[in-house]
Amino acid sequence: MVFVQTPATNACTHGFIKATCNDCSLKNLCLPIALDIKDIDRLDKIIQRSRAIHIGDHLYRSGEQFKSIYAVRSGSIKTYLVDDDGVEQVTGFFLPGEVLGFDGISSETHGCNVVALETSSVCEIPFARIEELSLQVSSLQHHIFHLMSQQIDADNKMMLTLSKKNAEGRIATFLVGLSQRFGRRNLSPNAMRLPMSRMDIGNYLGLTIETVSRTFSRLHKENILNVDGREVVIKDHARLNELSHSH
Amino acid sequence: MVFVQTPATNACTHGFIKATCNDCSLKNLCLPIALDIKDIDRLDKIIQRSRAIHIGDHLYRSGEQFKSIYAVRSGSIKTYLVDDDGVEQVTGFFLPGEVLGFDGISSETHGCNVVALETSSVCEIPFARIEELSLQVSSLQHHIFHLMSQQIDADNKMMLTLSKKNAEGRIATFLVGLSQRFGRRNLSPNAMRLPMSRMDIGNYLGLTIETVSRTFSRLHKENILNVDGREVVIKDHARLNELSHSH
DNA sequence: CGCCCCATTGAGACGGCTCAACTTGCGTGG
DNA sequence: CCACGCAAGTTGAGCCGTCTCAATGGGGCG
Repeated sequence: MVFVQTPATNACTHGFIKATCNDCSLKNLCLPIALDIKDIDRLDKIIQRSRAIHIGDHLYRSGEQFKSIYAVRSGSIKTYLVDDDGVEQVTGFFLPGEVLGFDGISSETHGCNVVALETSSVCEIPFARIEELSLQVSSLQHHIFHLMSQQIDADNKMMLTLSKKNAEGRIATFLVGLSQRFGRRNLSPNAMRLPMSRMDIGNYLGLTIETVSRTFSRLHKENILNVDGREVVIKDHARLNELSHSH
Repeated sequence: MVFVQTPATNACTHGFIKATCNDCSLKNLCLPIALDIKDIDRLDKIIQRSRAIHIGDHLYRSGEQFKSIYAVRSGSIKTYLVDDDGVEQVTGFFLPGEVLGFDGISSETHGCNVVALETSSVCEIPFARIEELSLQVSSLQHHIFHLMSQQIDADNKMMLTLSKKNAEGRIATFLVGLSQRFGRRNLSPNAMRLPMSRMDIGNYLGLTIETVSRTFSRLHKENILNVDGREVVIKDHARLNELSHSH
């Protein structure tokens, strides 16, 4: 998509190129308020633009050594963990501009699996280098804290969704959240193509695919959504918001 | 309980006093591998030993400005968040030696509420000071990352529990986890007094108090537990572990 | 002592799961 | 180019686990 750091035209440096960095999926990582041009340069130097990954490719798996965090540049990514007895739990979906991989710092090995839902590209950021640089650039340190805290907040909200909401509330909450994230990327918050299967949605929300399917159908019938496979159009944001609080 | 930093006999300094620091509830925060005596001293200086708090007292509430993180020294603490429509979700329980408050760094205001389940004491650690010191002490920075990552891992596991397990599996998982945390403090992992009500347990696990109660009764009947109000004795760890994977 | 909160236990209702059949879209190979 | 197989999604019927509602028991505190 937006290539931020080919050696020749290193983005995140100056003028119109900085504007490119602004549009870059990394903006949430490399654009913290106080990171000045020089520091952005230093950050750029430690970021590895990794190869594109294809649907089903794993960025890393549970048990592998923790080395890097990743920023999604294009495509979409799913994280999931596997219980001792093989039960899988999808723990998150990551879209362009979002940063993942903060699990596993504690145990030095990753606690979850990360797989591409479609052809995607990511920036790999070796965590040891981030830590070094964070010692010198306080705003970067703060931003990493910020991102991890965001993850914790999101996880807590997810706990509420799983613990307190019925199927309709979960699906509505899920769609409202996706819509907001699409909006943040300056895409339409109304019409979106879901990058994940019904299976993934159900797994994530603690529902069977049948219930997911039935709920989509009902919301369609009630003229809140248009659903055609993975294409979703939100026709009534207000009612969807209401439903996201049900039960 | 263990007072680590009265000005006169400042713990975490040397010799047998360092052993006190080792037993101190803060050990998980102030005992990272590489934090040498001098640095522990510097950490000690920014820690505020706050007053004791009593059952029902709030450490902070959702919406208040984010200022500090807290280490539990004695007692027990509950965190919960409140939805727009007033639905409460207990998001965690914190026991001596555990650190809380990593929510809300992102928004600068706390996202959840923190309340004492019994008379407790905590160490308050102003986050701005932690950030400053982390810039100078890399092992401290790493440890904060570590703690936050641990929280993320725990939250993800909780998502699996809420999403995939039935009542028995949730209760069993909950008890196994508590048992391990009691064990870590060198308390018996078999006999414990639950610091929280059935209401809190149910809310945390996405169950009604009736279901919690019934499940405890069943586990008692099956000779896996002895339950008498908040007193729980685990009689069959193996079977409890099995059950923690049910559904 | 008596009140109130918490916990326990029972009976019935209901939401989501299970099982099963059918549809649709897509890639593969004849 | 069509036939076929396979994966993903949709829809229906019946079942089961948990919730709801209600009554009762017990322990702590004023």
